[in-house]
Amino acid sequence: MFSKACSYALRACLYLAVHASESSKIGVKSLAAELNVPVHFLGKILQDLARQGLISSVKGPQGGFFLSAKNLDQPLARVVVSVDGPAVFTSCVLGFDECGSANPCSLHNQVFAYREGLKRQMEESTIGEMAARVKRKGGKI
Amino acid sequence: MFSKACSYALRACLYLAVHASESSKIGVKSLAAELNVPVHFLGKILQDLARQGLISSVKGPQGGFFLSAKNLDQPLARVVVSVDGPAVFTSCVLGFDECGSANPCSLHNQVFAYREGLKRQMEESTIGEMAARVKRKGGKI
DNA sequence: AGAATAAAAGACTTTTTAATCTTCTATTAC
DNA sequence: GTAATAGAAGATTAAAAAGTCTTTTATTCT
Repeated sequence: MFSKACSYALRACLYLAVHASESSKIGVKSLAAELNVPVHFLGKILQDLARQGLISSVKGPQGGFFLSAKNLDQPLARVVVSVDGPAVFTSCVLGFDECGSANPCSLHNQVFAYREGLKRQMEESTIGEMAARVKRKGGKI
Repeated sequence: MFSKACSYALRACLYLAVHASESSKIGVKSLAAELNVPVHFLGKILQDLARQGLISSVKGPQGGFFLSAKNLDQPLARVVVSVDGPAVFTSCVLGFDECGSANPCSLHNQVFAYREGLKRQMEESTIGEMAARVKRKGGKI
């Protein structure tokens, strides 16, 4: 479905949204330990996300990662697209470059609705909203 | 979504279902040319499918690949699972090994319905049915 | 039987993704 | 201003997926 990098990115964002704040940042090392993912690989992913403006970071002592109000307001889809590229939600199941309702592949109509539903779902829920839901109802991060 | 091998497998099955028969088999070489995919890679995939009993093959002159009545009656999902493994339709978006309604990840409920819909769709349509639809309504293979 | 055909099988190479390791730079605290 | 901290950046390695190449085996036709 998504690449490992993308899953790690989503988990990191959700974890930061739930557990970090500007006044209580989290470093890669402890974040990687919490999520149980490779430290340096996570580091690279976080740096990409920071460059995209999807998460915030501060260097030096007491530094680390956290999500600003603006970060929290970004849709999950932006994280996914930022890591796996814009094709994740739209690429053809049979691998055709051009596949849409105009010139569909033979499985397009069978698959389209579900893909589109997933896409919209992730475009319409923000990191902050999901984090709030996790706080209320739980769910593994 | 699916691996390239899996897309090639689906396309090969559909193409054979539409254009081949026991009395008019198609060889890897021409099949690869028709689908515009690498010959030897396709060959390996077809051999796997044949071993799984999802397609039929005959060696020697006038030999090649085709789908028996039994082959045509297999669901698309079997091809997908045979190539990409049983986890394709069920693996957790966040990468957790154990993720289900009992012990869900934080995105499980957002994603489950769509994944499940896609899975059922592919479990309920057979190669033969899809091929018949292509013959009636068209669609790229 | 022998030659030609075409799939089966397996070794091998390339590319992509995942993961690691090292060095550099910015920030804070003293 | 110096030392410690922690992210940024880049080079490097490992594993998996994709693709290639060669040899073997089964089948058919003459």
